[in-house]
Amino acid sequence: MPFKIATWNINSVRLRIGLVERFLDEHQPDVLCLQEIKCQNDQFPAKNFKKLGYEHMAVHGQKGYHGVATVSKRPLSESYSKDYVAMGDTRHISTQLEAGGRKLQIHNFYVPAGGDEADIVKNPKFDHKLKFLNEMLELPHDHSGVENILVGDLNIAPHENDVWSHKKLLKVVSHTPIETEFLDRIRDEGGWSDLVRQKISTDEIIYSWWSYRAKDWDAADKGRRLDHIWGSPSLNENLTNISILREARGWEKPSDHVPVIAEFDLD
DNA sequence: ATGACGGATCTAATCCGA
Repeated sequence: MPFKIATWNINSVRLRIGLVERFLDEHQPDVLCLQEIKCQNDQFPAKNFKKLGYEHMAVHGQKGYHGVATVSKRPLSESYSKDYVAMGDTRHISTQLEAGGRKLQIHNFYVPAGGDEADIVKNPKFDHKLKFLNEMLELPHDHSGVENILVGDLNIAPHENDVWSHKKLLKVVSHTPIETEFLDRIRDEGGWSDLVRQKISTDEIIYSWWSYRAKDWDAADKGRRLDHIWGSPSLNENLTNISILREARGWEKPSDHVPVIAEFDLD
């Protein structure tokens, strides 16, 4: 049976609920993982999702900033959040569901951006980011018939072809060697497969984020691949398609991130 | 090197994003 999951940093779910509805209507993922919902749990537009058949949701939000939510057509169970770096902010939610007789644990992450300077002494935000990544090394491995999917805005573009200029971004937070090597470690030591790069070769340049500050984001095309979908290696053979919805960056009042979508054929 | 834009918030000016 087909199973489709999408991740999207929406940059305010209340402001962009219309875009979310359009996306769900046109693409019909089974599960949508949102980051930067920028609202408290009771402000989350649950009715809009229910109306479109997304009756199951796990929301972990706070006032004004951050916040993650996972919405689903299928029942969600065992929802929990881990308070990374004990900051009391809302950057992770984990849910479990069944599809095609498989149990899937879905980790939805919003990794800290890390501020301007790649220096843990001068810049506490960078220190926070590295501590957050350090705790991500402890993510659960496969156990007792549960397969894992990790999605979200990881705020790191790990590969040379995940940024518009490898050279120019080597000192820019999101693409510094300390970050990209850290992300590689989390992926490799955690036994994760980068599902997006399973389908799209590292020879190909791909982005999921373009700054609001460019005059013409499309023409300048100075993007970065900050949004990721990882999975247990056992899911590799079931992965049928990956898409990055570049066109969504051109929608009216867009998020600066676009949806990244993985499709599976689960037995 | 800087600043460009755009969000939320005790709606004005400030903090934040990456």
